[in-house]
Amino acid sequence: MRLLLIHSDYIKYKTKSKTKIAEEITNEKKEGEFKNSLVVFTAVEKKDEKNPDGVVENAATEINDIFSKIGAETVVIYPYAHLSSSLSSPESAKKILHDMEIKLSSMNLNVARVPFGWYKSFEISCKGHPLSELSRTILPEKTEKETNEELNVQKSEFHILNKGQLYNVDEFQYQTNDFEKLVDYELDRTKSSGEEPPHVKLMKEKNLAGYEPSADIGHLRWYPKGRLIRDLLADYVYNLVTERGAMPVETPIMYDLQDEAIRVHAEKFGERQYRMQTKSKELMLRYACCFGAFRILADTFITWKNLPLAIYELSTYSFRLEKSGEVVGLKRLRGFTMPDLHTVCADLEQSMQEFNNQISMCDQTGEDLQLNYEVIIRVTDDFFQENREWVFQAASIIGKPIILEILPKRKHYWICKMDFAAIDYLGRPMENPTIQIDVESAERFGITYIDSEEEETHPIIIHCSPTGSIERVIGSLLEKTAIKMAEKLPMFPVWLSPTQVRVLPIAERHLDFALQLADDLIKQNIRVDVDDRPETVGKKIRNSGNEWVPYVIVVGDKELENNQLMVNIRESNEKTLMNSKELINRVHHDTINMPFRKLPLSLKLSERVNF
RNA sequence: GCCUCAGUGGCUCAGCCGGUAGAGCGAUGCCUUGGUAAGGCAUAGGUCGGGGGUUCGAAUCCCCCCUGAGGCUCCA
Repeated sequence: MRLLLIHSDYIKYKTKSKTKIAEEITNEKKEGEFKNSLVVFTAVEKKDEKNPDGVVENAATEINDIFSKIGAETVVIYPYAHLSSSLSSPESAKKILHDMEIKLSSMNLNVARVPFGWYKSFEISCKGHPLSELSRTILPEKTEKETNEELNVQKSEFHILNKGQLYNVDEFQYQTNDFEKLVDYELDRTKSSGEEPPHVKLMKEKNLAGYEPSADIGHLRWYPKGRLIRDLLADYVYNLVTERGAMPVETPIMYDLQDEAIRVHAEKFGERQYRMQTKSKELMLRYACCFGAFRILADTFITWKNLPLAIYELSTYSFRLEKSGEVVGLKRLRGFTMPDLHTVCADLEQSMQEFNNQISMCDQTGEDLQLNYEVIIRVTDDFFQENREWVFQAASIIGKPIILEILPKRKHYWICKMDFAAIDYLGRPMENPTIQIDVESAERFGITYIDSEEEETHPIIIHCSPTGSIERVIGSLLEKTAIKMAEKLPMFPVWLSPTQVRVLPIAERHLDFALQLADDLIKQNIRVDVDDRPETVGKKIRNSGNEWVPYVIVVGDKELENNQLMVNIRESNEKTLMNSKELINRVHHDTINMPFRKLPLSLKLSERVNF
């Protein structure tokens, strides 16, 4: 429907002659005049016929909105076919215009309607203020907001699930602060304190990452130390999933919206995507690896013997056009890196088994990253009724109380989902790992496998991000240090610390010894550097503290003589005497089974650049 | 996206009822050659986020834009 709205001093019309499609009218409607009126020239279009009630509803809402702003006395609906080149049938148009009149009257507006299907003369005087001339295109679909409101009418139920028992969220005895905070957040009870999350300052201060004003909002630049941590985390997830049988792939970051499945999947995401137009195509930037993974799986010949089958990709990058006011630090970005695992399962039963395995995998990442996750399992009501025992069993793998959300109806593509969240300094969750059972996408993307009956069947697909986005992991680690700052010196886990061991020569004559020691440690796959700057020991100690270096060795005359090293251990804030062998063992013990990369910075601090 | 606040050397910030840009850290140079969280002295470094306006004169007042923070909203 097309509308042209004119706020007029007056409008006068007079019917001249009938057309074939004219409506029957009484004599008094043959002419008319309306003072101070909002004249709504209206053309009803073909596509309005699909949902006449919807278009009437949306048009009335829009007209009422404008009417209330300009202070006119009357709304005059004036049929005006010339606004559109794709008109509806005259019968539909009459009905819709008539319904609009009734709808607007029911909103307590003074409404008049000019007859349909007559040749008319008219005279109008436009007031000429900024809102006096407006045009609108009204679509029959419900607006996104209304759709959301409707869905939200049906509220989820929240329970606490602990040791096979359900508890009321208000009566449960909370043992930990973090868990209570997640419950508060889910129930919309979190009070905001108005502070900046500390990780934003820390990421800049520690030379990990910074904002890039010349890019779009929410795209970061990464300095060498930050890049190193990202790479280590990428290696970590790669090992984690490939050890469990997943096969790494890499897929494009942009997709053609002419592809039906991709378009439908993308439409669901609505406004929040980057789009670009080339000469011949409209492309979107991926917001996850799903597109590429699904296309690969759709083109792969799979049989029941191959299942479950998992492919893995680290999405550097995924793009989401988050609203500008929502983008913050490492927590919410427009360009981010997400490990994305897609597992094809034969049926629901297999997907639930696999889900169990992935719970353990996600739980493991909390341990390896030294992060505390609080957990929520979300299920549709249907799924819960049929798989109650399994849900309780899945919850028990976590080994502590979790939240259970039961959604009355399936809103999205998943029927069961588990989210793991670290709690930040301000008591708000940072969503990290997630697992979802997807029952929709296989069909939409044409993914099939041959089952044991030799039938082509659509599988169930599990989406899983074992750590959540790499940026959020780093953000969570920084938030954790801020929380613990009061009781403990802040630091990263040793395997993620850019410098693991720093050697501080006291005077120039100790430098060769320091370099030799560093070299020995480097050969043992330890990231070492040497603070060779002509500064006092006190200052070098202070600097190494600011850089959160886990082990700092001061070498002077004593060390040159007796081969014993005085090691400052950040973890315990103690000084301990040990030899280099013991130090190497200790670092190896700290980083056991974790990935290693060399330090991509110059060995001597005197040669380093400050970012 | 909306509302509120902010943007001054590489970093943290002062100056802001208009009158020639300041400090600390960092950097550089010299002195100090040292034992566990800032040794001393000196030097360099700023189109005061960008653009426009008011004014004899703008970091300071006004308008627009960009970037950031908080809140609202949102996160498939």
